[in-house]
Amino acid sequence: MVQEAMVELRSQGYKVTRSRRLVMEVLDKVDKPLSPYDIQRLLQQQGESLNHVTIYRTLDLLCRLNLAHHMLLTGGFIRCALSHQGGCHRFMVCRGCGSIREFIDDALCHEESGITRDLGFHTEHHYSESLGLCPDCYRKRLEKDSTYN
Amino acid sequence: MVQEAMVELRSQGYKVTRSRRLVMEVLDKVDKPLSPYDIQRLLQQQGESLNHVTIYRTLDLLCRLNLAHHMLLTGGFIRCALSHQGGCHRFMVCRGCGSIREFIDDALCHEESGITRDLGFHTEHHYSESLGLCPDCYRKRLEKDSTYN
DNA sequence: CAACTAAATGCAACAATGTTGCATTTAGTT
DNA sequence: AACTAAATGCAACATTGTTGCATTTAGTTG
Ligand SMILES: [Mn+2]
Ligand SMILES: [Mn+2]
Ligand SMILES: [Zn+2]
Ligand SMILES: [Zn+2]
Repeated sequence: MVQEAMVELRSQGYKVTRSRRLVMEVLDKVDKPLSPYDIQRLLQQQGESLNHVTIYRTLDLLCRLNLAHHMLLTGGFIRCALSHQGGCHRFMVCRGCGSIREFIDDALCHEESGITRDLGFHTEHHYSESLGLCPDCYRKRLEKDSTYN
Repeated sequence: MVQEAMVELRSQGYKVTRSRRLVMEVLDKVDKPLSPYDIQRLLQQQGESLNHVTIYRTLDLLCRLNLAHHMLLTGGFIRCALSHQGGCHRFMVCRGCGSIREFIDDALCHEESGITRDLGFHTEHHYSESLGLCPDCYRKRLEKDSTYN
């Protein structure tokens, strides 16, 4: 919810402003990675105008507070879905609908750290994106395939 | 080696050109992620001039052939170090010196796929970057720390 | 509630990065 | 040496990202 993010902002000493609420609302609603200019365009369409500089600065802040994430394979920003303890970020990215789901798995981090340690590397945290199909898109794909069989 | 990459180019029906050799040479030499314009600047410094459009097109091609990779946390391009069977890409990124080392681990992929499958997701391949310290930087860090103790 | 102030925003100007169409050049072939 | 598809360069353009500074505003204080 946007509400909780605003509480987090305030508790960290940042002001709750129109810009910050609007950006969070768009990210919440869309649930796909959005670039700063994407966000500006979407807001425009709903009659709200925000300077792109403000959007950049807002996204910077949201990411610093782990209220949003910068997706790397796809390049946009999404709403953070988990409460963050460690610094490891893992995502499933659906190549069908573009939706993204965040997850955490300590055992996996542990295994990955072990592998890199064996190669002499001292890992502090991980970033990973798994590319594939979400349940919906997988089902649709199966249906479509069976149509032609 | 650049030589092998050129052989690969030719065997795939692409021409071996000055641009392609130069871009590969820079990537080989530097071993850190370089942006297209980084590459242009480095070449400039050694008296070689390449149009930035050509560099973009060259990097596109090298990536399509898995002769280079586009790094996501850091944003630049690096030389591919492994022969690619599957589509999974994993890297260790040193936050000390910026160097990058590529690795592959089937067991890890298997585990990660299992975790996402339990969440209803059908994973096709993975991309991950482990952030930490390479052996050299880790050693240096230890030495520096002991200086002040 | 009115005054106050540090923080946030907007604006303008700029810098960097990335894309497209088309004329020219060139690698590899005949 | 001639040929040709592929690659390059160039120009023009589009998009994305950054900085300094004047103005506005959220949250606080009296
Ligand atoms: Mn998160
Ligand atoms: Mn590789
Ligand atoms: Zn989907
Ligand atoms: Zn290092």
